[in-house]
Amino acid sequence: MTPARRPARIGFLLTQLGSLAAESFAARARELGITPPEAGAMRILGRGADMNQRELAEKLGVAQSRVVALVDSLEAAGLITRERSTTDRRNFVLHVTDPGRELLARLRSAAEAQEEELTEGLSADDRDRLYELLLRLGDARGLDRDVHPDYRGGSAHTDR
Amino acid sequence: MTPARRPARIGFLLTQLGSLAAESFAARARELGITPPEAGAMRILGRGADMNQRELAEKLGVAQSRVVALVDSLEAAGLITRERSTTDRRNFVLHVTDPGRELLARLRSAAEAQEEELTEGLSADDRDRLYELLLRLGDARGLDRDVHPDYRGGSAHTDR
DNA sequence: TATTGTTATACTCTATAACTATA
DNA sequence: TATAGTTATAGAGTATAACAATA
Repeated sequence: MTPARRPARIGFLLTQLGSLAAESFAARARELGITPPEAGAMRILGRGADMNQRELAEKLGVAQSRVVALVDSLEAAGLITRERSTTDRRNFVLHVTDPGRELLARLRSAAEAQEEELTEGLSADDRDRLYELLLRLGDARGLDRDVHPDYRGGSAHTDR
Repeated sequence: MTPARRPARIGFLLTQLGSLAAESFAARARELGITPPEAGAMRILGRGADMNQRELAEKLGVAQSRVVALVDSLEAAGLITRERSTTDRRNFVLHVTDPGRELLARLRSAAEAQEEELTEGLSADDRDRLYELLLRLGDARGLDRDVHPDYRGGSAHTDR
C-alpha cells in the first residue's frame, strides 16, 4: 500500500520560479543597459582568458553568427575591445575594458539584490538548505555549463 | 564583521534548473503530440468549467488572438469541441472531449515521470523539503497563476 | 456602441547556409 | 581546402491593431 503522495510539482515550481528569476534578472540588467545574453557574454569574457568569437559562441552555446551582433553591441557600448590577432588575422581577440569590468561589478550587485528579494521569506538556514538542494539537483544533471540555454518552457504546466 | 557568505546563486540555479525542467516537459509533451502552450490550455479546460476563448486567453495570460490558433489545433486533434453558445452567439463554448481527457491523464503520467527523473539523486525526505521550500518561495511571490508565462531568461547568468 | 472571435501585420530572437578574407 | 567572421534569409512564437458578426 502506497502512502499518501505529494503531487508531482517540483518540476512545475522550478519552471515557474525559474521564469520569475530570469525575468527579474532581465529587468535589473536592462537598467544597466544590457540584455541577458549580453550579460552572459560579459561574464564569460570577464573571466580573463581572451578569446575569439568562435570560442565565445561555443561557451555560450549559440551559433557563431549570433555572436556577431552580441559583440557588435558590447563593443559599441565600450565594454569590450575587438582586435585582430597579430598571429592569425582571421581571429578577433575579445577583451573586457575597464568600463566593462565596472559593469560586471554592477551585475554582481544586481544578482545579490535579486537573491535577497527572491528569498525574502526564508530564514538564513532555509536559504542554505535550498541552495544545497538545488546544487545537488544541478550537479546530478551535470549542469555545469557556463551559461544556460534559452528556453521556451511556455505554458508547460498548470494546476496549483 | 560579516561571516563568510554563500554566493548569490539561488536565482541562477532556479533559472538553469527551470530551463531544464521546461525543456524536459516539452520533450515529453511532444511525444504526446502537443506543445507546452497547448498542454497548458488543456489543463485549464480540463478543470471542468466550460469557458470561452477570451476567458481562456485571460487564464493563460496570452493575447486573445493567440488562443485562436491554439484552439484551432486542439480542435483539429479532436481534444476539444468548440460550439457556439446558444445564449450569446458571439461566444464559443470550449469543452474537453473523451480523447482530451485521456491525453490529460497521459500528461499527468509524464509529469510524474519527469519528477522522478528530476529528483533522482534526492531522498524522499530531501524531495519533500525541496518541495516545501519552493512552495514557500512561490507563495511569497504570489505565484498562483494557472499557467506561468513564457520567458526569455536566456544567457542571464553565468559562472558556476 | 461594446464585445467575441478572426485576420493581417509586425516584431523579437535565433539558426542555417552562403559568402569573404585569411590561412 | 579549411577556418574565423559576416551577411542574407528564414522560421518560430507572439503581440497589436483593424475587422466581422453579434449583442
